Amino acid sequence: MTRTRLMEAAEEVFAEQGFFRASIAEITRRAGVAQGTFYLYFKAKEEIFRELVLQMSHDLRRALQEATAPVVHRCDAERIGFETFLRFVLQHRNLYTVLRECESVDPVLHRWHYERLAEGYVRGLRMAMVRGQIRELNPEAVSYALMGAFHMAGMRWPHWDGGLPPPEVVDSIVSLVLYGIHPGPTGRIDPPADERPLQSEFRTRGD
Amino acid sequence: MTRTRLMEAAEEVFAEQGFFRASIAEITRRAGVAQGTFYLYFKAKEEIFRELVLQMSHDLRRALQEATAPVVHRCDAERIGFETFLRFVLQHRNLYTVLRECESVDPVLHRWHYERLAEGYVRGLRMAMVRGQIRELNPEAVSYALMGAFHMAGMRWPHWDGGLPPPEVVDSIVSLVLYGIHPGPTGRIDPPADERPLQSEFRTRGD
Amino acid sequence: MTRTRLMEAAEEVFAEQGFFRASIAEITRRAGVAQGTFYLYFKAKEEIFRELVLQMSHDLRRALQEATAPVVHRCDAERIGFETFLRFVLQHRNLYTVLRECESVDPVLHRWHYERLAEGYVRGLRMAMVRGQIRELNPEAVSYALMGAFHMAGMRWPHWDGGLPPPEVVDSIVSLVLYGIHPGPTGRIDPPADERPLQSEFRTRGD
Amino acid sequence: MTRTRLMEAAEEVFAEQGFFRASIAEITRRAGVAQGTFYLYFKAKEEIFRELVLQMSHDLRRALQEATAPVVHRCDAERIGFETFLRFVLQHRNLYTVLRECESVDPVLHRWHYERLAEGYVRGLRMAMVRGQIRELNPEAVSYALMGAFHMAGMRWPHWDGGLPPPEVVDSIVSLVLYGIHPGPTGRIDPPADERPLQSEFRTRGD
DNA sequence: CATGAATGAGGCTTCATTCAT
DNA sequence: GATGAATGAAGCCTCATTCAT
Repeated sequence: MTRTRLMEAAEEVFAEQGFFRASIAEITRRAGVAQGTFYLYFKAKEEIFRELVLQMSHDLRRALQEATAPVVHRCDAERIGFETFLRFVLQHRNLYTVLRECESVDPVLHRWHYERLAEGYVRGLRMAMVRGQIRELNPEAVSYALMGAFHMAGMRWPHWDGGLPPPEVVDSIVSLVLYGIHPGPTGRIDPPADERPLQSEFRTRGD
Repeated sequence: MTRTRLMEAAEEVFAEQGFFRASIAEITRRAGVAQGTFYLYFKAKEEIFRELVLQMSHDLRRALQEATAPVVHRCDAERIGFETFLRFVLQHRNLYTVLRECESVDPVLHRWHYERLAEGYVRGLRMAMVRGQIRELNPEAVSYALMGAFHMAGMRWPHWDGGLPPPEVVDSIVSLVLYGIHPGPTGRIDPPADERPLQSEFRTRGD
Repeated sequence: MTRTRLMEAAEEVFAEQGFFRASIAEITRRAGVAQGTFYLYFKAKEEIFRELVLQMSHDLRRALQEATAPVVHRCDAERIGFETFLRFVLQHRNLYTVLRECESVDPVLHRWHYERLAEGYVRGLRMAMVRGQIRELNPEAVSYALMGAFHMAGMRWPHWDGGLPPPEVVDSIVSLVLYGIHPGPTGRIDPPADERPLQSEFRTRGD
Repeated sequence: MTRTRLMEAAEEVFAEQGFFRASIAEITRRAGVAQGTFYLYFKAKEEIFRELVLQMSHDLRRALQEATAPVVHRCDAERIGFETFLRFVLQHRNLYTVLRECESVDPVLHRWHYERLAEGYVRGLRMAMVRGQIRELNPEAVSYALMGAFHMAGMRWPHWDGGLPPPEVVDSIVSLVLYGIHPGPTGRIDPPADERPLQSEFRTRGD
C-alpha cells in the first residue's frame, strides 16, 4: 500500500521535475508519509527510478504484445502497434518521460529496454519475412528505424501536443511504413541512374 | 580563448557525467582556469549547457544542409542525410549525448531544436512533393518519423557500438525510407481486404 | 530467553561494528526478534551496552578471583592471573572489544570497571606485602602498572594475533613482573618448588 | 590557517564528544567557518581524525625520542621516558583521548601507532641488552608490557585525576620497572650516582 | 508478550555561486 | 581579466524510538 503510494508519487514527481531535480522529500510529501519511510521500501532514489522504468517497460511491451498478437498480417501489426504506442504514451505521459530520462540516469537499463523492445520487434519482422508479408531487409535495422519513427511521433504529438495526432498524420506515417516494408515487386526503389549524382560512401567503402 | 576552453571542457564533462552530475569545479579544472573565471563568461551552469546545445543544433543542421544542398533528387537527399547524420553522431558523440539530455534540462530548448530540424526537413519534403519526387504525405508526419528512424539508428550503432552501422543496415534503412516515400503508382500499400481483420480505430474514430 | 538472545546478538554486533556503527535493527535481526521487542527489555541502546560491560566486568573479575584464590604466593598469583586474563581475552574477544570501546560510550562505567579491578588487585598486593612476599610499593601504582602490562599483552597477542602469546613472551612478562615486585635484592624471585602448586600451562603445553 | 583552525577545533570536539558524537557542524562552528569549508581541507570526518592521530603519534614518539636520546643507561631511559609520557598526556589530554578512541574508528591506524611505538622501544631494549644494562628478555614482550604499564598510569593519573601522579606512585612504578629489567639477582638496580646525569624532576619538583 | 511499519530529527556531504584580492 | 577560498542551502540517507495491532 505505502509502497504503491510511493511509486505513484515518484512517477509524478519524476515526470514533473526530472530525476535529478526531484527530491525524496517531495516524493514522500506527496505520498503522505515521512521521509524515512521511503527507505523502508527502496534502498535509494535510483532504485525507485529503476523500478518505475522496469514497470513501464513491461507495461509497454505487454500492451504492444497484446494488441498485435491476434493480428495476421504484418501491415496490420504495424499500424496497430503504432496506434497502441500512441495511446500508451498518451495515457502514461509520466512514465514515458521517465523512460526517456533513463538514459541519463541509468544508461544500461535504458539500453536494456530498447534491446528488449527490439527483440520482440525483430521476431515479428522475421516471421513476416518468412511468410512473404514484407520484404527481406535487415530486421534489426528495420526495428530500430521503426521504433525511432514511432518514438518521435509519440514525442511530437501525445507528449508535446497532449493528444493523439490528427488522422492524416497517423495515416501518413502508417503509409510510409507500409510502403517501406511492402514486398511489392514492381515498385521502383532507386531513382534512375542519371538522377543519382552521389554514391553512398558506405556502400562503396564497406564493400 | 578562455571561453572556448570552457566550452570544450564543458562538452566533455557533460557528455561523460551528464548535466546534473557534472560540476563547475570539474569543468574549470579541465579548462585549466579558476572556478570564479567560469562566471566571467557564463551566468550559470544552465547557460553554458544551452550554448552547447545551440551550437550543436546549428552544427548538425548546417552539416545536413551542406550535405544535401547540391542533391537533386529527394531519394539521394535522404540517403545522404542519413549518412551525414551517422557520421556526425560518430564524430560528435559528446554533443549528441548533450542534446539528448537537454530534454531533462531545458525541455523548451530541446523542443526548439527538433522543431528547427523538422522545419528544414518539411521544406525539403514539400519541395520534393511539388516536383513529384515523392508521394503526397503529411510532411510534418514524415519528417518526425524519419528523424526518429535516423535518431534511433544513431543511438543503436554510432552511440552504442561506437562505429558506423554495417552496410546492410544502412541499405535496409535507406531502402525502407525510399520505398516509404517513393511515388511508385503501381505499388500496393494495403493488403487485400480479406487479410485485414482489424480496422484502425483512428480512422474510424477520428473521421 | 529473548533477553539473553538479545544480549548475545548485541555482544556480537557491538564487537564487530562498534557501539556507534551498530544498529538496533541489526541486533534484533540476529536475535531473530522484531525491532520493537528490543524496547521491551532495554530502555535504550546505551542500556544494553552497559549491561554487557557490567556482565563482562564481573565475569573477568570472577575468573581472576577464582583462578588466584587458592594460590598461596603472590608470584604465582601474578603468573596465573596473567594467564587467566590471556585466556579470558581469547575466549571473550567480543566482550573485550566492547569493554575497551566503553571509554567512548560511557566513561564513568569504564572508569568504574578499572577501579573495581584495581581494588581487588590492591587488596591482593597489600596482603602479599604484609606477608613479605613482595616489596613495599604503592599498591595502587603497582596495580595500574600491571593491569596495563597485561592489558597491552592481551591486545598484542590474543586480540591482534588471535592466539596466546608464544611461551617466551609469557615467560618474559611474568619474569619482568616477578623481578619487579620481588622483595629486595637478595629476595628469591621464584618461590621454591614446593610452594608452586600450579605450573604454567603455557610452558607445559607450548613446549 | 583555516586548516589549522579546523584541526584545533576538531581536536577539541573529538576529545569532548568522541568521534561519533562529534559533528562537522560543531567543528566548523568552533573553527568559525562555514560547514562547506571543512570539505575544502578534508575529504571526510574520518580524514581529519586520522590526521589528528597521525600528528599525535608523531608528536609523542618525537617527545620520547628527544627525551631519551641523550640518556646513557636504560634505567634512566625508562624513568625519563615514563615521566615524559606522563607530561605529554597531561599537556595533550585531547589528543590522548583521540588516540585511544582510534581503536573504534580506525583499528588499522591504531595498531600502526602501537607497532611504531613498540618498534622504537624494542630497538632501545635490544641495545641495552647487548650492553648488559638489562636482562635478556623477549624485547617485544617487554615493550608491550611497559607501554601498557605507562599507558594505564597515564589514564589513571593525568587523564582521570588531571595531574601528575604523586611522587611515590612514579617511584613505585619506576622501581617496579627497573627491578623488572635489571640484569640478574646480583645486578645493581640503580646505577651508581655518577652514571645518573639526569635527576627525576618529579622527585625534585614534587617534594 | 511480540510485532514491524512508521517516524522525523539529525548527520554528512556536495556544489553553484560570490567576492575580496 | 583572473583567482580560489569561502559560503550556505539543500539533498540523501540512517537509525533510535514509538505505537497501533
